[in-house]
Amino acid sequence: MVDLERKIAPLITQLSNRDRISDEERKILVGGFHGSKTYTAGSEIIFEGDRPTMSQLVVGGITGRYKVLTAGGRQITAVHIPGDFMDLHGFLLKKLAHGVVALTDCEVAHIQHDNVQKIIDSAPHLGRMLWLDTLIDASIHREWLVAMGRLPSDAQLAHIICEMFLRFKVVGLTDEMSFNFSITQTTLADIAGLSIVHVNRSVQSLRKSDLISWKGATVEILDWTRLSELAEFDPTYLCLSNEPR
Amino acid sequence: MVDLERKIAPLITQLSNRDRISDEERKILVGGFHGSKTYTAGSEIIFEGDRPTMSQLVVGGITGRYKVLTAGGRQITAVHIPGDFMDLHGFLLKKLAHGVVALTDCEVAHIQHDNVQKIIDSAPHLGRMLWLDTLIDASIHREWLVAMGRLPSDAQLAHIICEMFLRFKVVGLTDEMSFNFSITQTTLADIAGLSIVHVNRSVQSLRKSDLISWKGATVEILDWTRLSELAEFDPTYLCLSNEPR
DNA sequence: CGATTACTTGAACCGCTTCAAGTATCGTGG
DNA sequence: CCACGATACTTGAAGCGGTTCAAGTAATCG
Repeated sequence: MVDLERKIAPLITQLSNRDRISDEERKILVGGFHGSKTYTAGSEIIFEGDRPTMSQLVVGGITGRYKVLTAGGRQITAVHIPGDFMDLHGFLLKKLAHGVVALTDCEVAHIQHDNVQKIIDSAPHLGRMLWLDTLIDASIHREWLVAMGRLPSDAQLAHIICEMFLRFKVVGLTDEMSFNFSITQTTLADIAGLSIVHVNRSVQSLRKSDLISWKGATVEILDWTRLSELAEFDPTYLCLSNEPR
Repeated sequence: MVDLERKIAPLITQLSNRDRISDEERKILVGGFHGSKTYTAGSEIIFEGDRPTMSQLVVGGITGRYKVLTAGGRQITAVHIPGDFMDLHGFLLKKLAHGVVALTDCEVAHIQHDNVQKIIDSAPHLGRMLWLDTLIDASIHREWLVAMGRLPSDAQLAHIICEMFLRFKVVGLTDEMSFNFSITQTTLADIAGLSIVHVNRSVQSLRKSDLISWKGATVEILDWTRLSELAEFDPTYLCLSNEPR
């Protein structure tokens, strides 16, 4: 499965960014996966209330964890890019409280929970790295709570852009200071917990301040210093240091 | 250490609520702890940027994970009650992005990271239960994001009350439909990401609707059905089912 | 080229914040 | 046991940030 190995590469890259992953570990991890599937933008990958027997890894495109409310509003609680698990927590939580939707056309690889267990048993350090993966997920949630609760809308969007830039950079999907972030402003509104109209105005405010350019799917950061200051962005929470864990 | 065993009891209760914990496992877990410490309300237990070599468990009182912003605002991202770890994620994240403060007078027990590792090695199922503990923490974050992003303020507060009631109930700290929740409205505002004034008015709105009574430290839920409907509260995310994990 | 989707703009409105004051409540010392 | 200070809670009023409604314009795609 040379093909699958290539698809899993972003995950290996992410883990290698946080601690050394041996060749042996890489082989064990790749061996746990057993196929992939593609989805078109807008399609449901996981439904609220599902009890999956496998976990799914984004290998291309962008997906989002979300919940819909009775009034019709949607809140996205996580954005997954290549190398991110969308439901590794399902391994132990069993029943999922949120759904996952394809925010762009995307491709997803599968790993059975049985295989996750085997990996933990046979390669304890790799098991810890999978735990770490879910801890970073949680760490991002916490930072979103801070940004959502206490930052004005333009700073909140700036925070999202700073974070996504660094996360894309880790998996080698940035080009200088720009990256391909092909989500609509409607989706961005559901991430930020704001209205579409206000997201539009806030993005324009960032543009007018010469902090970013956002044309079509391409986001370019024009002034990282001022953008990250506005967002009060401290990348500690992304856990980007390489050390024994 | 009969005393320490008694103090760890809420943690055992929490875990036992999600899966069977054997006597052997209980002994191993208790044996990992090595002492406790008390804090007065308002004192810092963990500082942002710390690199702890142990994790801390609340055994009495309430603590809160938080971050302070330059404008002076504070956002609380998690509330910990007896039986909750406040920084088990520090075991693998190493550097903590948020501080932890005592929201009431409280007592905390300590477990060295070395001992966490020993527990995982010697009792794999117990190790998974610790992982699960951090996954539930993350699951709560996600639900807070939804409530914060898409619910009006009274419904958001209702959601917090529903959640706290069930979490207190799990560790046996409820009495009929009421529980001791001795936090100030200022703290509640920092949890909800709202202003103190508006929290006050929203609490009064819940009172006027005969959904709750909140006198001093005692919160009583007068109408669970209507309160949980207002909050769109679905307890799935608290992972309260007992099953093999 | 026409239909659909995404983005943009204006204007009225409302939920929440801020400022400012006043009233309970609680702990503590005289 | 009361006086007093501190803290928590409550209320009113003005203002602002963000929403909603309603169009209109620009992309995108068959």
